[in-house]
Amino acid sequence: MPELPEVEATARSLRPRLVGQRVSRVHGVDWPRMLPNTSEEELNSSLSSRRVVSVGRRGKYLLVGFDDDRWLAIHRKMSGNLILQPAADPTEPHTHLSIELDDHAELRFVDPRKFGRVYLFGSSDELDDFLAERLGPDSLIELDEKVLASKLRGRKARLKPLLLDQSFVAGVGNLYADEALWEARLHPLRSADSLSAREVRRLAQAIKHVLSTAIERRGTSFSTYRDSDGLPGENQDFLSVYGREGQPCPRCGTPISRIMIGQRSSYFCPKDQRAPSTSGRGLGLPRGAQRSAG
DNA sequence: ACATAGACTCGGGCTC
DNA sequence: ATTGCCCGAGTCTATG
Repeated sequence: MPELPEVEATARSLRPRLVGQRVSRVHGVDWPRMLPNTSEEELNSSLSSRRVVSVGRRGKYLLVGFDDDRWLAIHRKMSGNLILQPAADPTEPHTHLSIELDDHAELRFVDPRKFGRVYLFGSSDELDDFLAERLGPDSLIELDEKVLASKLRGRKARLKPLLLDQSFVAGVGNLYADEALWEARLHPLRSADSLSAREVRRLAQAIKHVLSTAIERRGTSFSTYRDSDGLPGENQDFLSVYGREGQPCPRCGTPISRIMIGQRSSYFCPKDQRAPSTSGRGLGLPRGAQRSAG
């Protein structure tokens, strides 16, 4: 269930082993719905004998570039893993696509829940159009205090669902949203345009810090996530709030709370992340009528 | 007063 | 049950 750090960790582990390799064949598609804009036949005919020239990432998409400017964009959604192993090794269950390389390694897309998707594009322009209509600024490389402030301005939505909206900022998911809001000491239900300049700066810095630290630990592995070498990450040992309901806040010792926001669990420290006023919005009260709580 | 558009929330669905 | 995300329906708000 990768978010940005898990995709970035996978890209980094794949890059030195994929770049320079030629595709010998594409096979093993057993679930055509995972290829919304292509087919096994088209992948095989267009990628065979093409050389990989880049392995990158944008938001939660892994991007593989080939020497004729064709591109693959792979989204793992909830349960997808990309594993690189010898083509002679047995394929594990739930493998839905295999890309064989001329060094006899094979890149395999393994996805028990079949939510993951693989897209093929004929040029970087097509790829850029696809990404541009889905993704906001990349939360690791394009997000800073100014960008975040302009994105938040005029938005009434609650912070947590906004951070999960990939067209708002790309790459943050449920786990890292909670970790970043905790680090910035902001309640997930705060309305976006209620943040002070100082709070916006804290949030921008917290997002980048949480993501880059997790990348150094090769991502967070709960049950299924593995990098392309089959190794789990280590960040699960360093989480502050996610999945830690009732356990002490690392900063103040207060038990961590869990609430549901938009059908997703949200974990936070009820003392450090102060709840917004409940009278602030949508109840017809005049501005300034909110309880001033310090 | 009323219509409309856009922002926003919620629930279901995908799949095992 | 879950680290994702799409879609449709309904609500709310600002605007003319």
